[in-house]
Amino acid sequence: MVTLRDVAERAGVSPAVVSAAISGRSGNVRMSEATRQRVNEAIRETGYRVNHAARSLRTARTGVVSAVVPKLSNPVFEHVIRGIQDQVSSDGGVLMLADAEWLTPDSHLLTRLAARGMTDGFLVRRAQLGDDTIDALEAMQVPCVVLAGPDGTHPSVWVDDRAGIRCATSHLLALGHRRIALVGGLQLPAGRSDSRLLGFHDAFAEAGVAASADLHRPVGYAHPDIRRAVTELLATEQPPTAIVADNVTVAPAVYFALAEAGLRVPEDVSVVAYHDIATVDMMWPPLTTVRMPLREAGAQAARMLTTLIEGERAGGTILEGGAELVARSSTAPPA
Amino acid sequence: MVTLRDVAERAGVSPAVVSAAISGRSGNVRMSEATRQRVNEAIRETGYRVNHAARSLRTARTGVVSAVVPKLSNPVFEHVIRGIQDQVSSDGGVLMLADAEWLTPDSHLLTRLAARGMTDGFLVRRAQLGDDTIDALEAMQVPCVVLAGPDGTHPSVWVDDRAGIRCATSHLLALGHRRIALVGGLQLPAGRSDSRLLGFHDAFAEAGVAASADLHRPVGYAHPDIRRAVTELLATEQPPTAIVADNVTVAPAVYFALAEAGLRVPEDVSVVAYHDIATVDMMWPPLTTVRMPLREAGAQAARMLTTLIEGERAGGTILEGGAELVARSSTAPPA
DNA sequence: CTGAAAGCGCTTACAG
DNA sequence: CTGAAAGCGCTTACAG
Repeated sequence: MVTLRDVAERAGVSPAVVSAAISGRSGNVRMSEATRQRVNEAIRETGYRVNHAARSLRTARTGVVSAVVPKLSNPVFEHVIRGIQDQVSSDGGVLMLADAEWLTPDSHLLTRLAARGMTDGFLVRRAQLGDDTIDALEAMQVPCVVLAGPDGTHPSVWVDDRAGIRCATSHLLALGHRRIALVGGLQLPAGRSDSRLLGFHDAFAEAGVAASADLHRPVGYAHPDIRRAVTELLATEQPPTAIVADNVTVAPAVYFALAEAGLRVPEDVSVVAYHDIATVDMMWPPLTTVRMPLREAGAQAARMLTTLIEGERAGGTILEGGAELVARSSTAPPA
Repeated sequence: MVTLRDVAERAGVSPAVVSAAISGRSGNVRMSEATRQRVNEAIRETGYRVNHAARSLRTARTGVVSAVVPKLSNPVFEHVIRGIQDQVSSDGGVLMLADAEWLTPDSHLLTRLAARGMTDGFLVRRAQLGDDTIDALEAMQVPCVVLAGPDGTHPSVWVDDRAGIRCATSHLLALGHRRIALVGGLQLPAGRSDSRLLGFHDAFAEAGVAASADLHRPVGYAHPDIRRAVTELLATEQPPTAIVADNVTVAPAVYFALAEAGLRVPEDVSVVAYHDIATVDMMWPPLTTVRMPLREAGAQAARMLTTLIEGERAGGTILEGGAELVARSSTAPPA
C-alpha cells in the first residue's frame, strides 16, 4: 500500500508538503509551483490515495453525513435526498443513506453509525423514525437535524405543509367545489396543531366559504385505510365532489376506491394530491398535484447540519412559499 | 472525549484488556469474569464509544460496505437492498447506500468512497452504472460484486431472468393466449444473449407453440417509449391479446396506453409484469406479476463480497429457481 | 519555503 | 491471566 510517506520520498519532499498539496490547505506550508507539480506527479505515478481512517483519526472529522430516510422507495423523499446529496457533495463531503427501518434506538446500526469517527452528523425524519431514536442520538451528542416542522426541541427544516394543502384546496374551491374531503395524514395528538388541517381551513376562509369539516379523514397512509375512508365518504348523504390526498403516495388508493365505486375522475370526483413526483402523469387520468421545494429543503437541512457540526446552535426553519399547483387532468368543475 | 485508556484506568486494567472485552476477540488475552464485568461497568459509567477511525486505521478494515443502486426509488431494487442490509448487518457490518447517478468514473464520490479506509467493498448494478465506472473501481483494486448476470469478468450475482420471463409467458400461454408481446427491456448489442428473450422463447417451446417473434419490443424503460410501443402494437393487423411487461415499473405505462386505446384489462388484453412489488395490487385492475428471490440475491451478493474482501476469488452466480407467479386480476383467457 | 516530531485512539504481538 | 510498547497513516504546530 502506498502511503503519503512514499509519495514524499519519491518527490523528494517531506510528508508535510505532500499533505498540504493534497488538502489544498496551506497551513504553514507555502510551496513553489514546481514542488507542487513534482508532488502531483509522484501521486499519479504511485497511484496514491489518501487513507480516510488515518485522516479522520487525526482531524476528528469524517466528512461523512448520514441521512436516515423513512422508506427508500418513497418517491417524495427522493427529492429531499437529492437536495441533501447536492449540498453535501458540493461541500466536499459524502452522503451515507440508511433506511429508517434499520435504525432503532438500540440497533446495531445506530451504535455503529453514531460511534465516533464514522459520521459527523445525522439527518433524520422525525415522523417515521420515532422520538426515542432521535433522543438516543441526542444522548450520544451526535449533531442531528430533523426533517420536519419545528417542534421546539430539535433543529429542524421542512417545507410549508400548511401552504401546500391550502394551495391544493384553493384550486378545488376556485373550480367551484364546496364538498371537499381531505384524506390521509396522521391523527395528531390533541394540542399538536395540524398544519395540514390549518392549510385546509385557510383555503376555505380565504374563499369566504364555510369549511366542510366533517370531510377530514386523517386515517394515515396505509392503502387499505385510504380505500376504506374514501368508500365511506362516498356512502354518506352528501358525498364530496372533490378529494385532497394528503400525500401523493396515497393517490392510487383513492383512484382505486373511486373506480370500485364506478365513479370517474374528474367527471364525478376531482382529485388533487399533495407533493409532485414525475410518475404521476402516468396515472390515468394524469394526476393534478401540488409541488413543493423539497430539494431546497434537503439542501437547507444539509447546510444546517454543517452549522451544527461546526459547533454552532440552530433552530427550526420552515421554508416559506414555493407551493405550486401542477394542473393535469384529475380536476374539473363539479358536475 | 472518553478513550479506551480512560476506561482502562477506571477499571484498573490495561488498555489491551478493554480492547479484548469490547471486540469479544480473545487474542492472547484471557480475562476473568470479574474483570470483564468491571470493564463493562467502566464503559457504561464513562459512556465510552469506540472510535471507528482509530480502529479502522489499525485493523485496515472498516466494516462498511457500499451499495450503489440504480435509482433509490426503484421499488424492485428495494428488495435487493433489504437482502443486502440483512446480511451485512448480521455479519456485524454497516451498509452505506448511494445512488448510481452520483457515481461517475471520476466523481468526487467515487474517489472518496474508494479511498482506503472508507469502505471495504462495493455492490453495484452494472446495467445502470456503466462499465467504465466498474472498471475504475477495479483499477483502484476495490473489492466489487456486480448485481447482474455473469459477464465472465466480474464476480456477480443475480436472479434467473430467463426463468422469470418464462414463468410469465407460460402463464399467458396456459390461459390460451397465442399473440403475446414482450415489451420493455434493453436492446442488447449483438452477440450478448438476451436471457429474457430466451425465457420468452423457452415458454413457447415448452408449450409446443410457435413464438410470436414479431411482438418483441425492447424499447427500454422510459414511459413514453413503452406507451408508444404498446400503441403501435395495438395498431398492427394482428394485435397481441396479452402483454408481458419486462419490468413491473413499466406496467403503469402499459395500462396507460391500453386505456388510451379504449381497451380493458383483462377483458381485451391481459398483462403480466416481471417482478413483484407490494403496491401493484393498488393498480386497477390489480396486476398479475412474477415474484423473484431478489432479497436472497442481495444476501448472496453481500456474502460474495465478504469472500472477496477476505482475499478469495469469486465467480458469477445465478440463483436458480424461485420464480413464482402471483396471480391477481390483470390476466384472463383471450376473448 | 521546508523538515522533524508528536500524537490522534486503537489493536496486536510480545514479554512477563 | 495482564501490562508495556510499537505502530497503523495522517496532520499540525513548531523550529529552522
